[in-house]
Amino acid sequence: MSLEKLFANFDNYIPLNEEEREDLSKRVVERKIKRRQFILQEDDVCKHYTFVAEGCFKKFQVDQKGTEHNLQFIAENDWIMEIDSFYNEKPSRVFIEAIEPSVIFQITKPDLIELFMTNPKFNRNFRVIIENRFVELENRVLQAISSTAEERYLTFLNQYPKLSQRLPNTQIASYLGITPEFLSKIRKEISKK
Amino acid sequence: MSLEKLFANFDNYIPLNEEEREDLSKRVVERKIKRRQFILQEDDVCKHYTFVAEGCFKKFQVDQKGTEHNLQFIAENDWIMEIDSFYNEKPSRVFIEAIEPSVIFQITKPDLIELFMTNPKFNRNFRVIIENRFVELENRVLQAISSTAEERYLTFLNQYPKLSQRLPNTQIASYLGITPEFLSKIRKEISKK
DNA sequence: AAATACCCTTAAGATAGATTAAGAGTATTT
DNA sequence: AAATACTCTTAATCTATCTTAAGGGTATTT
Repeated sequence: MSLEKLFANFDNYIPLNEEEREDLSKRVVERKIKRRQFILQEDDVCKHYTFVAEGCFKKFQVDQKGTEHNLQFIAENDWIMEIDSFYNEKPSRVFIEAIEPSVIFQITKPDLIELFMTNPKFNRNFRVIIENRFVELENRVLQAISSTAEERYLTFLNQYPKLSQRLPNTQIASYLGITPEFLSKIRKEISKK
Repeated sequence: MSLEKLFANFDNYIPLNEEEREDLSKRVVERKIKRRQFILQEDDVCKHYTFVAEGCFKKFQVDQKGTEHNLQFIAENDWIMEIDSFYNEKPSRVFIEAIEPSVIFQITKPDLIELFMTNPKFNRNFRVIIENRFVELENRVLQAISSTAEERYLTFLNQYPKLSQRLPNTQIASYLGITPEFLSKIRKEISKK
């Protein structure tokens, strides 16, 4: 069952005991999400911390010209949050949309705070979740300021081998900050070698 | 006195009462840092969370060619950490170096954990510190994948008006991910308008 | 099964940004 | 005060990446 995936995810950090699993399961809501369905839209306040049990989402921002820019892909066994909006109740600047049919577990802010209060282990676990994403983001900034598009693409393939097979190249190009045409050219170059 | 700046920094989050200030002051160490002095070098483990009371630092990574890439500037009233290295005791991939003579306060991991344990307010405050940096990082990734160098430069000027006057353009160029020559060209374009 | 939307590739021409080199102007060090 | 090391700028040339346009291939929807 999907809840098991949520529990198992914490085994990567500090595993939960039976009681803690109970606490958590009482506070999360399972949802099935269709392809192309949004779980967060621009200007809405992000009300949930979300765990992806199955499927895949993209988090993106839309510029003045209407072009989408993918900030992140989130597949099964990973967490999505729009931190600024969630904690500070600001309108979100991003959209979060399902790329595949998905199953998620969501927890609201009051419930999360409750967990933090009653048990420091949750505090610690959720801190580690943020830290991991933090490290990922710093790596991305470094790549952005120091590498060519080809290097960034190879890093992406290396870092997300499964994801890169599930995603259309248009989406990957948006994530890398290049046009699909240029990604196509890069792929051709690589295949020559 | 400099310690006051540290206390005042928490007023931006959840202010500390007298007792908490005591707790904190017993666990931080004040250091004076000279220009060009490093407080973290590549391959060392980051042992401290650092608050900058005066001065300015740069956090950068060096690539295979020996080129420096600035990930972040940290000036007075801000926090520096190399999260992955600090929490997971991994060797750091970055250097942190003073650009100006500086005064800092440092806290070790055991002391920080102690604070987290004894008082949830610290937990909360340090989580917010990370969140703020997190938002900054996401904005930078977005800019990197969606904006031209000129747009990124204008955003930088706008976001860090004081910093941009204290830093040499070579350092700003490294932060933006462009060459100093190209930054010079951009500045010329802007001044024409 | 046809229609529609989406996706991938190619190529020509345009623009953003890098590289190299050189010179003048400021700080810093001796 | 001279010497040295940075910093900023300019310009020419080169390379990375974008834009536009077009065609063929796959999914999805009707």
